[in-house]
Amino acid sequence: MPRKARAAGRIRPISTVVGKVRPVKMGTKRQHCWRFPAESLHSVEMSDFPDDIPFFDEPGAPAPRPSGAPAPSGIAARAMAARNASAPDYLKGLNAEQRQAVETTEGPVLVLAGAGTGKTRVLTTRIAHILSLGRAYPSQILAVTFTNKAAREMKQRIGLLVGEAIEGMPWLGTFHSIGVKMLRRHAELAGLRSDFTILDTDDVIRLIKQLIQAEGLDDKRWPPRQFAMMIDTWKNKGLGPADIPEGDARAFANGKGRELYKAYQDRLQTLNACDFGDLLCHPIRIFRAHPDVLKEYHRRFKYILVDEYQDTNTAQYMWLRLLAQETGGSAQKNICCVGDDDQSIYGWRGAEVDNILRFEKDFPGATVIRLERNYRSTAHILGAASHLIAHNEGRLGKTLFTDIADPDDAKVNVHAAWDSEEEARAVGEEIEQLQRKGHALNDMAILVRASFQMREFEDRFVTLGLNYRVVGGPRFYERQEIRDAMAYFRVVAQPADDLAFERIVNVPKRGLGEAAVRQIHDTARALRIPMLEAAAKLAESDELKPKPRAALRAVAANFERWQKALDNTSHTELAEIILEESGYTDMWKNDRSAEAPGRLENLKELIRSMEDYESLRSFLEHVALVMDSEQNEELDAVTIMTLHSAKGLEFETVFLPGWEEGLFPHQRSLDEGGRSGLEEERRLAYVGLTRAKKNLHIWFVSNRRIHGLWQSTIPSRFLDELPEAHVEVAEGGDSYGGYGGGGYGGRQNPYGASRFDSIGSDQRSFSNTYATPGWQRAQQNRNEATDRNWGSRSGHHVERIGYGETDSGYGAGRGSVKSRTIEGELVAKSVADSPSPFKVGDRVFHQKFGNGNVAAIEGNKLTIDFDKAGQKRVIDSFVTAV
DNA sequence: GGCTCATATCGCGGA
DNA sequence: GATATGAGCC
Repeated sequence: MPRKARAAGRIRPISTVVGKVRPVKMGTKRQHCWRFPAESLHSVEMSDFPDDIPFFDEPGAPAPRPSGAPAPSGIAARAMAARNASAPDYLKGLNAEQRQAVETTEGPVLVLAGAGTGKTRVLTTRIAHILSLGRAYPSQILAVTFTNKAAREMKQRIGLLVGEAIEGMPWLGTFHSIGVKMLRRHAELAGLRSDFTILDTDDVIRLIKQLIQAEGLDDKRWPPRQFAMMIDTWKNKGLGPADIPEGDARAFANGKGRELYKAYQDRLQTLNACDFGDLLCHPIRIFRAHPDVLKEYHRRFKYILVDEYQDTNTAQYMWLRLLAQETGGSAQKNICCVGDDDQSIYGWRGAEVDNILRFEKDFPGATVIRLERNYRSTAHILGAASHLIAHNEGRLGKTLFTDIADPDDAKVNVHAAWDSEEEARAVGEEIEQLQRKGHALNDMAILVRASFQMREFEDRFVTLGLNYRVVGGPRFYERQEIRDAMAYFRVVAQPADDLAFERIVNVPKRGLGEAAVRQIHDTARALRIPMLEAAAKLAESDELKPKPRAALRAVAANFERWQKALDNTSHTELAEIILEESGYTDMWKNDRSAEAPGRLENLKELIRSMEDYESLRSFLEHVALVMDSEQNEELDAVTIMTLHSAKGLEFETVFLPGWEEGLFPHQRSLDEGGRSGLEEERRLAYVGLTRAKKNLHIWFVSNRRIHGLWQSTIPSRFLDELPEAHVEVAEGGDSYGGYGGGGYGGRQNPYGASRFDSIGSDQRSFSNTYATPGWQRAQQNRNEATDRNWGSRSGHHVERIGYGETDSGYGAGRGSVKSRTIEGELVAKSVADSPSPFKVGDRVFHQKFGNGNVAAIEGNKLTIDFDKAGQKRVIDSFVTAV
């Protein structure tokens, strides 16, 4: 099964394994979606705001009091009741600090919530508290999070606390989703129409590239990507083209940075589009330029809550300040920010830890509440984490503690391995052992510093037949076929979306190449009309040669028809029609490559996921805003993800591989951020440590391949910052070679023992590998079996790899210790003596070469006459019977 | 003029 | 390891 998955989803093979393909299905609840087109198409006036929708309308739910009306006595009575011994159920079980954070509803509040101290619980209970006291309607609470996942979880948990009535919390969401909602209401004030599209980074880069070329600049010398990053940085600070520092402006495009930025914004406006940064920057500008608009929001939001406040960037901060500022010296705004300065790990993305450190200055009279009682981890883990983070300066200072102390608790384990492959192997073994003891795979996670580390674990787990899920890999919506389909939908929903149009005019191939597209483009620019319109015009003129003209006419006619169908066809049906009639599905059906069926599957899944939305537009909006795709929670699988995406999660057992200088702390952070960069890395380590509830394993290796180059590495300085008392250095024992059991004491010699010395121990561990159940499973599972040629190991580990690795499949491309595919021929000696399961004449399929007939068999090496690729010699485990 | 294949170069973080 | 460019072919 995993092998099939790999074949199907070549883009990021494994993600398919655990149902990455089902992105929008979680829980049974329909995703809450606001309907933007109908109610806000032309609404500029605040009076168009829908009145507060009654919220507790279920029978038996407490009735809200009318907004603005004096508090009826019932509320006071209930509030009193809440303080009584018979406190509401939802307050029970909170500790004193948590309860204070929940009950201090008025005035500015900063909750410093350490890892595992019940932060989400406080936030959700606080909202439930406000609601049940009748202090505000759900629609009067603004609650912002950073991820959709956090928002979803909050909705769900509030729902559990107050009954099922949370559908009515329209202003609970991510910064971006709330920003988009505001912007749709006031789009005209930003020079947009309310049906604007949101461009993702890919679109942005293509657009910038066009602009750079239009300026007559060399896009080699001035990479669009880099400029996109600069714009991002500026927008994180809330800077428009006029506001950027002169130095920044001069640094790009021969000093034309500012002009280019301006041109970019202008182009977005004509495209009726905005990028991610604009979702916050436009509202900020609107609030400043139109105090009446801002005032309306002030009236509306009685309570503001912010999650992960330490991650806010300057733009988000400005946005919040504007919304939370005191109006005319009247009552203090009720803003509650929750965060942990020790978990600020997004500095490189523009986050300002300063925001949280400055809170008391920004909001005078603020109540600061510290949550330090940890409910998650053992004393050993907490001790290790606290000791590590204490090496940072400039913290607000918190010390986590726990009452739970079990003498049986395991200390934090530090392991050494020879190289990353052995690391993966050993982690795999450990996981299997835990599994045998009855631990669920769902309770285990591998948290890596950089995503390239994931691959080795994936490879290993595939071999072992262990289920795993990758979080934060390339996402469903980033796949080529999905983006193509989405581009079709976008053009139908928003005919001015030139970027989408350009993407698909010639997909599938219609004979409209570069020249034709350029002509459409030029016509569009000259007449100041969208490209789709220009295409229709060109199709009726004699400007083009007959062939492209006919093709273009067909395209234009198609889109016209689909647009007409938009109103009277269900959007899922229309989506199917579009993909069918455009020839897009046929394109993949006729594609004989191995990934084509997977892509068709994905397209089907795309349509299926659209069912959860009420309209094509709301679906498009959802897709533009999802950053995290859901996972199939039902499957028992080990989680592999980056430390960044692990924040907020917890696992019984956590593996932290790759604790080596240069990787962790990451060289880049050190180079760019100096001391503060190092501190951010340390916080990242802290985040990693505090994800673990019971077991924590840290790994470092002495050799790692980075950018195709084997490099000797030295253990991370963070290892030395762990307290002896809570740490145990795992003895190498029978396996894991590397430092020969010396643990990280081996760091005295940065190059470790001679690599030749450890070959022996390494091979010992190799033979152990055969004994693992996973290996045996892999043996049974013939297709999984990787060839295991260790023969050429010595002396190879510092050379450059990277020749002939045309196949990303098994065994290939994994460094000198593995076999390599050269010109399609597998140069490997077999270790398996078992007879080949194939016989001469068998019809077989190979991932790369397609179908063919077995011509000869020699051990486990087959000679196959492929239909297309000709005669090749391959290892039998690389082909499947047809 | 458009399409397909093969080679050279860059770069990698993340919602 | 993906992307951009160029050669060769239809």
